[in-house]
Amino acid sequence: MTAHSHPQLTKNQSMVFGSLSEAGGPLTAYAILDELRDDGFRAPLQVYRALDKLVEYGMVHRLESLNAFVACSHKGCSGHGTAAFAICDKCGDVREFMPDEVVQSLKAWTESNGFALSRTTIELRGICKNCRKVA
Amino acid sequence: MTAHSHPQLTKNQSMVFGSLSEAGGPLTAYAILDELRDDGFRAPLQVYRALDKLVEYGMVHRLESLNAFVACSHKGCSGHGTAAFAICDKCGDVREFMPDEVVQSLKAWTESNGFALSRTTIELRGICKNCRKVA
DNA sequence: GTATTGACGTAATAATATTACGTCGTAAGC
DNA sequence: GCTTACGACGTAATATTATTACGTCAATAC
Repeated sequence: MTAHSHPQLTKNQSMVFGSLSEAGGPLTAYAILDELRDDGFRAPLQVYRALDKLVEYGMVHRLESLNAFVACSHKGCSGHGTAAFAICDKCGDVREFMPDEVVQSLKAWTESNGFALSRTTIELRGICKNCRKVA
Repeated sequence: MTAHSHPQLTKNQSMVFGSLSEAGGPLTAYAILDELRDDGFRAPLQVYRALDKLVEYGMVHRLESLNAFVACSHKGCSGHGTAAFAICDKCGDVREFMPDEVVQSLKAWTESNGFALSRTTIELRGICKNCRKVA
């Protein structure tokens, strides 16, 4: 497996990823569970296990400030670097972006402070352009 | 109240803030509750209500990736801008810093995308300098 | 063949957070 | 003074999110 291919997903992983992709936005683990009950899912752990793997593969991101998960918005969905999220508190829309400058700055901080970085969370909360117009 | 003074805290707010300050690191709401049982706290809501206010006042930060809270590490504890946190997964130490450059970059993104920013979460997970030495 | 590994199923439970409802004290308006 | 509004509080119940524990099964390594 190269940095830009996916591992073969298991049935459960595929279903969870499918659910998130179709949703086109963030879902909580329990929302996914509800979606997949008809497909035989019975317990939270089935969802959490699949999500763990999908996050590990970079295909799904966890939104810490929502306790929710979202399919990565990039085509290949795999192996790209740190992402940031702008989350609209009105419509719930989540926009993923890749703020290279930001990532570089944070990396500089970690290096000059001897911090071995493993994971970065960047989440912006506010009101999206569209909702501002409507208001 | 000016941008750099605190509001008068209520008894509960003082106790919660005291608990967090004394801890010198992040505590969950329930850990705070346990700390304060001897002082008459009985229910989670007492803690959550105090935390809400303390966060609003800028005296306490919520660490989304830990579901925990930490006293602001700045003296005045009030009214400063966005903070970032480097969280050591080994010793649990949390270091707060103010990455102006990062904040500026993110602000630029929000402005060019019409996003009305209200709250920013920046959390780095990894291993701190000290723990790397020990290992 | 048998030991190891990784995904899975199920149940139980832990940990985190909120809703609902009533009380009390204080300060504002009359 | 009275009373109305408000904000903090107390308590109970419940909702939501996440994990631990334990056993099964299939694929692969030895």
